[in-house]
Amino acid sequence: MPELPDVENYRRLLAAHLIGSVLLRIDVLDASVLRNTTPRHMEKMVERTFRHVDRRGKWLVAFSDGPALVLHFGMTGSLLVTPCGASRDRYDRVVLVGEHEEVRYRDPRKLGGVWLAEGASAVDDVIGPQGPDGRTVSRRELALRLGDRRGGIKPVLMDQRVIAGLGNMLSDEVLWRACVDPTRSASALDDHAVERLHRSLRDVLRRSVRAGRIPRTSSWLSSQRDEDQPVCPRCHQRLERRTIAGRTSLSCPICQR
DNA sequence: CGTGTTGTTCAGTT
DNA sequence: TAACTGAACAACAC
Repeated sequence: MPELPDVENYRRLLAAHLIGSVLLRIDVLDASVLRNTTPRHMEKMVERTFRHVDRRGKWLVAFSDGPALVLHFGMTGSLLVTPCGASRDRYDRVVLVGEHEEVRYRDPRKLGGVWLAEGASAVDDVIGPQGPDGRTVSRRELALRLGDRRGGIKPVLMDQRVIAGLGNMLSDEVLWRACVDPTRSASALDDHAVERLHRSLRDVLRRSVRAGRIPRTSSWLSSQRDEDQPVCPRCHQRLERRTIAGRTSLSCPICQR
């Protein structure tokens, strides 16, 4: 379920387990997740040492003393660390083998992928235009960027060119906490609504990053995501489920007017 | 055999 | 131009 908090967690995983150690081997178990490279080309990473791991929105970039490894997780991708030689999962697609541990890129549905980039501008080319990170964007910049857009606030929040890192669930959570209707026009929000959105964005991301994912505890909208009869954790009225921008949206018709 | 799913991209349309 | 819609990608659960 990779949105910004999950990817930030993967970044920390890589930083803790990969940085400073030499990559002994790369096992490409399914070459179809390689997007701009080949198993053979990936061999360039072997015997390289990772120096730094960067997260840009939902993208992860592992810089080494050679090429950079660029990862995206799609809807079902994940990263995990195991001891070397532990039994493999059928959805492990690429395994980075270090001296003592393996880092596995796992993705059942393969909507994510792995890229190789030589140089900073190659990294930018892979990732494409991205707005400021949702975790650090200032209220002023948020206001400016929302004011520029003509669409509805929810699709705008999910647009990575506007703010990087938010997906469907986080957007719902942020809008619910800020008491903003997802169908309202982004540019029509007044200063007070933008301020609520900004505070909500920061709170939701800070807490989610701390938890490593969006919490599903009872005070979060996401706790109701899979319920047949979802109820607002704040006012206890029935939540509304509808399709916005092609995705299932959950909101409270009472709180988010 | 339908439907739905946390992301992104593209073609076609408004 | 900007923005919207639906389909596609792949795999599985129900």
